[in-house]
Amino acid sequence: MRFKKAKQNRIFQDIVDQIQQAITCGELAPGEKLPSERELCTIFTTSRGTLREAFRILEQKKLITIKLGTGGGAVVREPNSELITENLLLLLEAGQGAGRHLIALCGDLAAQVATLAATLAGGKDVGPLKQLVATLTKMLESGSKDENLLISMDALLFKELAEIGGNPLYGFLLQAALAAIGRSHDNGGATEETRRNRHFQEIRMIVYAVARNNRKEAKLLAHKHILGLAAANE
Amino acid sequence: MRFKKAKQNRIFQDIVDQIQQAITCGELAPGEKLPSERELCTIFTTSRGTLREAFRILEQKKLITIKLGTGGGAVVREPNSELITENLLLLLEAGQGAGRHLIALCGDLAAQVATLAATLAGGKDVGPLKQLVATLTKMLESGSKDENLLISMDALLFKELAEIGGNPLYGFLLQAALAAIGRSHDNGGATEETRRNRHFQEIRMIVYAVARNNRKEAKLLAHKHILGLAAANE
DNA sequence: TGCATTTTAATGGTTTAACCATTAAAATAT
DNA sequence: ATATTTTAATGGTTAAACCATTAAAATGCA
Repeated sequence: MRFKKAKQNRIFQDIVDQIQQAITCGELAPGEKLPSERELCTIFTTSRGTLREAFRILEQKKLITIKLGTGGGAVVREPNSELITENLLLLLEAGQGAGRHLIALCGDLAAQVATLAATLAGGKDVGPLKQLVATLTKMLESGSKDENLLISMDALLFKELAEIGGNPLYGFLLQAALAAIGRSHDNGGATEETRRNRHFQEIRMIVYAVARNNRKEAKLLAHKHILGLAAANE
Repeated sequence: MRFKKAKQNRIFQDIVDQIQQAITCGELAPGEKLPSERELCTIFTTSRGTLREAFRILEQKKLITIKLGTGGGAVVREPNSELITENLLLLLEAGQGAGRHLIALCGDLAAQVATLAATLAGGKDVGPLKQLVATLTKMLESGSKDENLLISMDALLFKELAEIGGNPLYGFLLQAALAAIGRSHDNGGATEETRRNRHFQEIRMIVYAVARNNRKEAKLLAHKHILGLAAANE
C-alpha cells in the first residue's frame, strides 16, 4: 500500500501544509499579513488551539512572524537561512560536531563561493563591490559596539560574493554557518582595533582578487580568512 | 539596555528551551520517553494547550517524535539532518535556488568529503569500506523497489566517507542535500538496470580511490558522480 | 492450558468558552 | 494643536470536556 490515508490524523499539519503551499506558490507574498487567529479558525473550520499549533510550526520553520496587540498577527517572512543556522547549532550542542568542524566547513564554503564569484565577476559587479567596501569602512569607523563585528562584516562580504557567484544556496549556507560561529563562540566583548583592521584588509584583498577574476587567489585568501576567525574567537 | 525581560512573554518558548537544554545536555538521551502531556502540565504548571504548542516546536525541530495511544507520548530522537533537508527544500520551493544549484552544491560537498576521507583513510577504514560495498551489492541484487535507489546508495557512501573524513557536519549537510535532491526530483519509477550498474561502478571507483589515499582522484570522481545524478533525475 | 477475542484504560488530538496582556488607534481633555 | 485617556482588536493562556488510537489486561473458548 503506497497511498496515505485521505484524512490526516492531524488537522494542524493540514493547515501548515496549506499555508506553506500558499507561501511557496507566491499566493502569499513576504510582508503580507494573514487574517487573525479567530478569522482563520472560521476559514479552516477549526479551533484556536489547533490553529495555534499550526502557527507554532510555521513560526519554527521561519515562514512567519507573530506580532502582538491591535493590528498584530502573522506576517509572511522573506526566505532566510535561520533554520539552517539553528540546526547547525543544534548539531554542535548535541556533540555531533565541534567548533573547529564548523570553522573548517565554513572555510571550505567560503573558498568555494569566492572561487565561483571570481569566475563569474564582470564589469557590472564592480559597483556593488565598491559599495561593499564603502559600507564595511563605515562599519569600522563608526566604532560599532557590535560584539560580532568581524562576523557581521564577513556575512556582508559573502552575501555579495554568493550573489555574484550565482548560486544562492551557497549564500544561505554560508550565512547560516557564519551566524552559528558567531553565536557559538560568544566573544566576551569588542575585538581590538588592530585585529579589526587586519580583518578589513583581508576582505579588501579578497574583493580585489574576485574583481580581477583571480580564482586561485580569491579561493586561498577566503579560506585563510575564515580559518583566521578561529584565532580571534576561540 | 542589553538585558531581556526576565519573564518571557511566551510560556511555551520557555518550555521548549528547558526541554531542548535537557536533551543537548544529555540529561534526556535519544530513545528516552518524556512523561505524558498531562503529567508535564503539572510539572511545568501550565495548561495542555500551551504544552502542546511547545511540543509542536520540538517536533518541528526534529528533537522528538510523538506516538499515539496507550504507552505513547514524546520520545527523544537521535541528532539528524532532517531540519537542514527541510530548509533546503523550502529554499528551492521559494525560488531561492534551482535544482541545478542543489546538484552543484551537493557535488562540491561530495568532492570535499571524498578529499577529506582520502586524506585520512587508514588501515582501520578498509573493513567498513568493504562492508559498504557488500551492502550496496546486496541493495542492487535484491531488485529493490526503492524509487530513489541511486540516492540511497550515495547516502550510505557519503555517510561512511564523512565518518572517515572526521567532520560529521559535512556528513549531515550531504545527507540533507541528497535527501533534498531525492525529494525534489521525484523520479516516476525505478531506474534502468544499466544506469544502476554504472552508478555502482562509480561508487566502487570512489571507494578504491579513497582507500588508496588518492585525494585528487577521489575528489574528481565524487564530483562527477553527483553531477551525473542530474542526468538520471531531471 | 493456550490461543483468540473483547474490554479497558491511558494517551494524544480536538473543541469550546472564557479571561489576561499588549498594542495601536480613537476619543477626550488640556 | 498636543497630550492624555479610553477603547477595542489581537495574541497568550487556562480549564474542562470529549473523541480516536493503541497496548495491555481481562475474558471467552477450545
